[in-house]
Amino acid sequence: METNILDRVRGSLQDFLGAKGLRRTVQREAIIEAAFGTKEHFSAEELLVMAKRIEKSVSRATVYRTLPLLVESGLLREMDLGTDAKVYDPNFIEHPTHNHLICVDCNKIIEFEDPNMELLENCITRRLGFSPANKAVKIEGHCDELKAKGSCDRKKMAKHE
Amino acid sequence: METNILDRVRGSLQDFLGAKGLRRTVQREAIIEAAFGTKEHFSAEELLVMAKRIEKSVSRATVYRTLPLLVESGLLREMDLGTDAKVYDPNFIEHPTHNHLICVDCNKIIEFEDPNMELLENCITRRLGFSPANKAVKIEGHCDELKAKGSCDRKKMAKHE
DNA sequence: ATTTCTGCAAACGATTTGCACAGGG
DNA sequence: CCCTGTGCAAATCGTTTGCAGAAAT
Repeated sequence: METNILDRVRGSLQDFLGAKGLRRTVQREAIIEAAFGTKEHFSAEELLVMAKRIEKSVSRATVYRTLPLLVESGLLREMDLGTDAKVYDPNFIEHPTHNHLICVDCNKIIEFEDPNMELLENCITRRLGFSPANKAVKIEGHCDELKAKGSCDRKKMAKHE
Repeated sequence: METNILDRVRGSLQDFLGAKGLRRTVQREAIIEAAFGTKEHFSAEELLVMAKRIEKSVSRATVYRTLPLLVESGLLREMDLGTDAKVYDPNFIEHPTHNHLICVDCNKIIEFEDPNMELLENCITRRLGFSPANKAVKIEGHCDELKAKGSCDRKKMAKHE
């Protein structure tokens, strides 16, 4: 049983806002509540919808203005998965080194962590004369189960397509 | 001394166009000539400029219509480096497994290959029940030389900023 | 009281698309 | 000749921004 994530986020954010001299507003609270109330990746538009459910007054502009703050503060990670819109991942607080495997067949995203990967990345980076900062591994693959059976669990659960 | 890349590309493309029942046009030729006449990454807009130098009649629309063909055919790789516009990398023909290290300080992009990385990616992917297709590693780091000396070779050579 | 935040709607920039004509097979 | 490819300009879509009023400190 671990500490409530939302609480931890709220704490970090308070520090962040404080350090930057930024103000606490109902809109920012709602956006944060929405962003870390899910484990799913989301787009700015999706976040807007989720935040609006918590606080009707949240506007698209505020979402777009708040997202960079959360990214800059390290709470949220911006990713580009090749889709039209940018995607945000709220799971980096809990799993700071996780990576992504994307199924080409069902578009599902599987998150994974691997200490060897982490180690190897650091080695390579240092060997090249750099100090590692952000690392992103994106692997695309075909689902073996789907290939074998013609369907897979993830496919069945898929929302779209 | 290896085979001329442009020739190889022209060959692959001929196959590709043929297989798809697509036609050979001066505009497509020029775009391909431009795309593989450089080792630098480029945006659609930059490719347009380069292609126009070869064949004035090339238009923006045709560039945008041709790029997906090249990506689909596996000749060109589309990457998202966090910039506004998508970036294309012509070096995957020669180095199919290369990855990218981006200097946070000078924005320079260093390409690197590593067999261990390749191996590890495949292991992880299989362990998760997938067959690896595309793999992209993007590492951001700080330049050690810059930190130590206040400047670095790449910084000096940088075009912008 | 002062300064930051906000929503709105207009602006923006990259990419896509409908159309009528050009040109490859 | 037929059908695909093209340039042009308008349309689209995600994201950003100027502004006047609202809210936080």
